[in-house]
Amino acid sequence: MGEPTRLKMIAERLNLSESTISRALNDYKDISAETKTAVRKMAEQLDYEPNIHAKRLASGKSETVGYVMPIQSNQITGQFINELMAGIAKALGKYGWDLCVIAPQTPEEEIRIFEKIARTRYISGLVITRTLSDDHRFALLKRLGVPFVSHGRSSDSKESAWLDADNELAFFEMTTHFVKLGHKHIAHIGGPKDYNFARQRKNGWLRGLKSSGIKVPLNYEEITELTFDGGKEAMQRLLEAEVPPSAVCCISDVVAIGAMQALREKGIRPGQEVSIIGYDGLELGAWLDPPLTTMHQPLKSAGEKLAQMLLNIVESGSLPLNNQELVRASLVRRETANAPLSTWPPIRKDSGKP
Amino acid sequence: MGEPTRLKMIAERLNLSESTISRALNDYKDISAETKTAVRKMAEQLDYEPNIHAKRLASGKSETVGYVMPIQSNQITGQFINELMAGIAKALGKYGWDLCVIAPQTPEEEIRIFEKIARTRYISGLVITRTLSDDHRFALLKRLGVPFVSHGRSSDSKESAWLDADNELAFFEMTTHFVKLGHKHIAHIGGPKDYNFARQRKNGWLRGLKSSGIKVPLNYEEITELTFDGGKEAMQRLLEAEVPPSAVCCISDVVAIGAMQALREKGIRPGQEVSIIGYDGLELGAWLDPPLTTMHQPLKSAGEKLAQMLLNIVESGSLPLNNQELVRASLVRRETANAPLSTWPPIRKDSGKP
DNA sequence: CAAATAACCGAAAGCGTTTTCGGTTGACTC
DNA sequence: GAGTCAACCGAAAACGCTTTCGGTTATTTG
Repeated sequence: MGEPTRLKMIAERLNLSESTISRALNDYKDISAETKTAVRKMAEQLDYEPNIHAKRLASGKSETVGYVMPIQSNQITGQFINELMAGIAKALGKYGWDLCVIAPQTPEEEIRIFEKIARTRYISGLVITRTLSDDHRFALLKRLGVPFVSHGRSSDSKESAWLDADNELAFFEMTTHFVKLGHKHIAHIGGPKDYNFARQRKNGWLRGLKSSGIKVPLNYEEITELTFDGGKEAMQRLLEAEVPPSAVCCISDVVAIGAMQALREKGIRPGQEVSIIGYDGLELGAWLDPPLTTMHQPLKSAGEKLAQMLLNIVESGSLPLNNQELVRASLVRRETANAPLSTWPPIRKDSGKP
Repeated sequence: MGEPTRLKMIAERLNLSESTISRALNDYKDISAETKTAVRKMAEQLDYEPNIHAKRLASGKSETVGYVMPIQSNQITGQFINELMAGIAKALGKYGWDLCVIAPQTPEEEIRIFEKIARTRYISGLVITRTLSDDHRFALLKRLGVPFVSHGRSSDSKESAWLDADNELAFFEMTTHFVKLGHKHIAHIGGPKDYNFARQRKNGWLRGLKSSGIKVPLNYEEITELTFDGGKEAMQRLLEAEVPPSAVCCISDVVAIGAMQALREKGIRPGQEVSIIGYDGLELGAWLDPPLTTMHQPLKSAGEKLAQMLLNIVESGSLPLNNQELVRASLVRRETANAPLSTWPPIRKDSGKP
């Protein structure tokens, strides 16, 4: 209650000048060890917290990072964003930095906000997510000179800082997992090529097939929107193939859930005739019948890493391209990925050759 | 690019003093209309943005509201939080205010953070969600004198500001919806009494039964954790009732999904033998088979309203208790709530009387 | 032992606003 | 025509910190 502690009070209590207190607390090297400890002790005792506005004004640093919310969070991107934000906020908090939410309503507004940030510098750096394969934000932020880190890569991210799942590896492992279970007819439901991760995941699937010496027909690759309906329709098309697949690598859990629905509607049992693996590790996948096997990447620690990267860049002058990291996703074994049935796919004389 | 515009530059351009510019921009009444327009025009022209740190230091206002993230977002609270935050950020942005994320890791840390906020005042006000029936945060924040608004009520929220769904009404309407469809055996899967909304929803169900002259056995009320498994187990218990229900009002979508699973495992079809309505309006409910009927409340506009309330209180000195609002949830008709079958519940001579 | 060098601290000038307090005009009263 | 009162504006003091620049001691150096 009452007046908060100020630098001045500590100075008076210790018979020192304000500037000495300031430098002591900021660990300047021209302050003796004894006074430093004395100052720190007194500051602790008086519950001192620096006035951030004064601090930021005087130092010219804002100590604030902005998180750009995806413009239309149409997907169940929900939990994803929350955990990431919690991780970022946690890591920043250790350094007294703040995390501010930026919620542009339109792409145009997003650009205006970025320009304003560049002009005013009231945000030290940005975290962006939901990156596209060809994402204009990378070039824009680079041009504006706004420090940023992204969750996810892009065609423009060669020199920028990012943290991303190793999508290629994940889908390689997903595919070889199917192979180990005995599958030979392994399809892929992918996403629009606009999304960088869509391309990477497709490549992982292809490499998995190749390294196992498996060949599949061209129409084993489906491309769809990242929605329930998209997955459902893609699966319907896959089932019309001459030799329908016995295993499907789905680009996301939501798509996988749609695919499962398509199977059920044809009387085909997910995890029996046709095995399915999704991606995202959504909790709700466990609530399905049968529970969806998927791949999961740690999100909260990802947030913390992103924050650390941004701090490196803004504070320590670390180069963005020295802050790039690939994280490995792990398989979450539930019940939709099993060995193939001997009765599926329906055998014909020309099976398996594209 | 280059130096940002300062008050000083505008003053020089117009041959006025800095203080005049400041007051002109802040619409002081001792500035003539002509100079005001001249100043505004020049400010616009020079892309002037006030230095928020200087502004906040000088004015002693921080113009920042904090959003307290739920400590453990164990549920699919995901989309919920995101939309709310986006709404808050949007509304605050109009006034130049910021939204800061506060992510305490433990309840103890939450208290420490609140105390720090009270001490330093670097956060003008807080938004809290996931309120409990008996939530210590209300008393704490009131005692600390930190302005706040909550999404959801509590036993302590008589005099505080809040926005909440009319849970009672929603479950009343849910129940009478079942009645209109012809149901007489309407059960309720509720949540722990710690949650205020759990009590309200239960009361709505009871009122719905009463106003329709329907009596149900005592064991038609189940209490469970707000999880998939909780819903599943509760439904299993309901099915063991002497006369199993033909309709179930579920406290949340997640619980409803668990209940559906319990039905399927017994060979009972959701929406046929037993109708189900959930609550939350989760998108994923539409992906189920059959799609879950539920109730939905607008979230983004809720965020905007919460922000507006906080602004009222902090800026205009509006009393918290004058900022309370109940919003009505609406039914999302999907496929799990239909007329009862004549073959269900299995008729016995002592049916329907508790 | 003078001179150079650390080591340590205080003074003071900012940082860019807001806001109070006078002061200067001109118009208006009686 | 002296006094009153608006209407408008400038001066200047905050707000609480950072950071540079000297200056004073104590310590080392040649």
